[in-house]
Amino acid sequence: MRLPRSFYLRDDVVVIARELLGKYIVTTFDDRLTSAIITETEAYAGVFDRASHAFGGKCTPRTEVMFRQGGIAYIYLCYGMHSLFNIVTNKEGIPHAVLIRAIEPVDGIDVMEKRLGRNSSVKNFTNGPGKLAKALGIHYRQSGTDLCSDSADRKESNTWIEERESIPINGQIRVTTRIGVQYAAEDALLPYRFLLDLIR
DNA sequence: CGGCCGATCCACT
DNA sequence: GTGGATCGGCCGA
Repeated sequence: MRLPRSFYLRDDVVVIARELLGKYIVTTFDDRLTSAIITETEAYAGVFDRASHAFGGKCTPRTEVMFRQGGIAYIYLCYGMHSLFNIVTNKEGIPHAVLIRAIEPVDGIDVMEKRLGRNSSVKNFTNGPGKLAKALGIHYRQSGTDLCSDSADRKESNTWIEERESIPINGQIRVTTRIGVQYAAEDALLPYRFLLDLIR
């Protein structure tokens, strides 16, 4: 079941970040379907969050995507070489987003191996936001892609989030501060990072 | 228009 | 544990 727009339009981006754990991210680039369980997320809470690209209402050609209606992808280039995949949430005008930081591959693992140039048996195969985007065939050119359109629309999206059967979980969801946001002063201390331990 | 640097990753030590 | 890769976005002039 592909998640509907209403899932993303809700007000609390922190709740949405937590709820995205255990959901499946699916892409269909290169005529190959790849899917994976989301196991790590971070919430970025818009204009009042010093760690957000939209802090203070900063709206540029890059960050403008975050100000649109929830349920689309905000993807940007980091360190000149990594595409980082975020999901925009909340209503138009409120630039909330959730960064996906780790996934557990499910479908199309051979394609992911080809894209990453390594075997999936290695530890940390798709942890880290840059690697997982590459594994899924995601590129920052695709920023703004809708995650909710389906075959009833003119153009079906090639990236979406869906819910499947319940996942075996190891213990509780872990909550920590976000990675790499020390510049964000007191907001760097917010408990906005969520991690899921899968039983494997 | 120049220059700095980032929500990273990997190889190498 | 560290540094190199590699480049668009953003700011200040």
